[in-house]
Amino acid sequence: MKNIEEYCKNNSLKLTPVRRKVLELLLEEKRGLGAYRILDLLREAGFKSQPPVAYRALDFLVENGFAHKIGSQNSFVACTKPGEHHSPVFMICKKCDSVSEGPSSPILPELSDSLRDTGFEVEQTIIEAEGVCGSCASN
Amino acid sequence: MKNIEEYCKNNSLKLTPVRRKVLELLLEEKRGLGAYRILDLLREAGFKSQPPVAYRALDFLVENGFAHKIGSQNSFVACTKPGEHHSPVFMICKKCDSVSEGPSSPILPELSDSLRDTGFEVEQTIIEAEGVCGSCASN
DNA sequence: ATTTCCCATGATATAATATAACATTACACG
DNA sequence: CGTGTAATGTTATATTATATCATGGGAAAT
Repeated sequence: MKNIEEYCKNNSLKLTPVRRKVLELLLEEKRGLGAYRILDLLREAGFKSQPPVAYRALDFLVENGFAHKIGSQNSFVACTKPGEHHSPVFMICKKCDSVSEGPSSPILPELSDSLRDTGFEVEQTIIEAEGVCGSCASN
Repeated sequence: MKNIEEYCKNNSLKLTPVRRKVLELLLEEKRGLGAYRILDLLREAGFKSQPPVAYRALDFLVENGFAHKIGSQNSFVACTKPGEHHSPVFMICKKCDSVSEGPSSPILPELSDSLRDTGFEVEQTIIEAEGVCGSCASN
C-alpha cells in the first residue's frame, strides 16, 4: 500500500478515497471479487455508491497496474507487482476459489516465439491456470 | 464437421439441430461470437430461440470440447481440436478481433512445473495472447 | 483571488450477459 | 406400449457492465 501511494505520487495519479478503498478491499481478499460485491462492501464502508463508481475505480486500478481482471470469472484481484506492466499468470483454486499470481517469466518468451511462428505478434498474455492450491491439497 | 459427427456417434453424444447449427455458426466466423449474437443468428436461421437455448447449446459444445469460451470477451469460438481435452492458447488480434487457436504444447509442462514449485497443482490452463495477427501486420 | 479547465464523482437509466425454474416433448430401451 | 431420461420450450429474473448527463473540487494561469 505504501509502495502504491509512493508510485501514485511520483506519477501524478490520484489515489482518491474510493479508489483506495477498492484497492484495500481487493488486497484483503484472496479470492477474486466481483464488481457488485465490491459495490456492497463500499456501501458497508459508508460510500453511497452506484455501479459506475465501482467500475470506474476498478478501471483506474486495472489501467495503472494495481489490479487485474480475471476473465473466466468476471472478478478482480489486487496485483502483486503494482505499477509494472506485465503478463500475469493466475493460479485459480477450484476448491477454495483463491486466486494468486504466479511466476510467468520462465515461459513467456518461448510462448511469444512459438506464436510468432504462426505470424502472430504477441503484445500481452494472460494465463489462467485452474487447479488445486497448496493449502487445499494438504487438507 | 464430418469428424465431429463421427465423434458424436462414437461417443453417443447428440448433435441436435440447434447444437449443430451453433457449431456451424462458430466455424464460419473467425471472431468470437457472443451468446446473444448467436441467438440472433439462430433466429435468422428459423429457430425461435430464447437465451437458454443458445447457452445450452454452447454448454454442450464447450463441455464436449467442440468450442471454447474466451473469458476476456465473453465470447465463444469453435475448437480446432474437437474432442481432445486440451489447454488452449488463443491469439486474439486487437485490430481485426480474430481469435485463433495456437500451439501450446511447447510451454505447458514448464508452466506446470514452475507453478508446482509454489505448491499449486495445475489441472488446466487457458492462455489468451493479445496482439496483432499476421494478416493485419502485413496490411 | 478569481477564473478556467480538467478530472473525478454523483445519479439515472439501460444495455449486455447469464441462469433459475418449471412445463413439455421426444425418443431409446425394456 | 409404458416409462424414464435427456433435450427443448417458455417465462421470468439475476448478474455484469456501460452510456449519458449533471455536479463538484482542486491545480494552474492570469
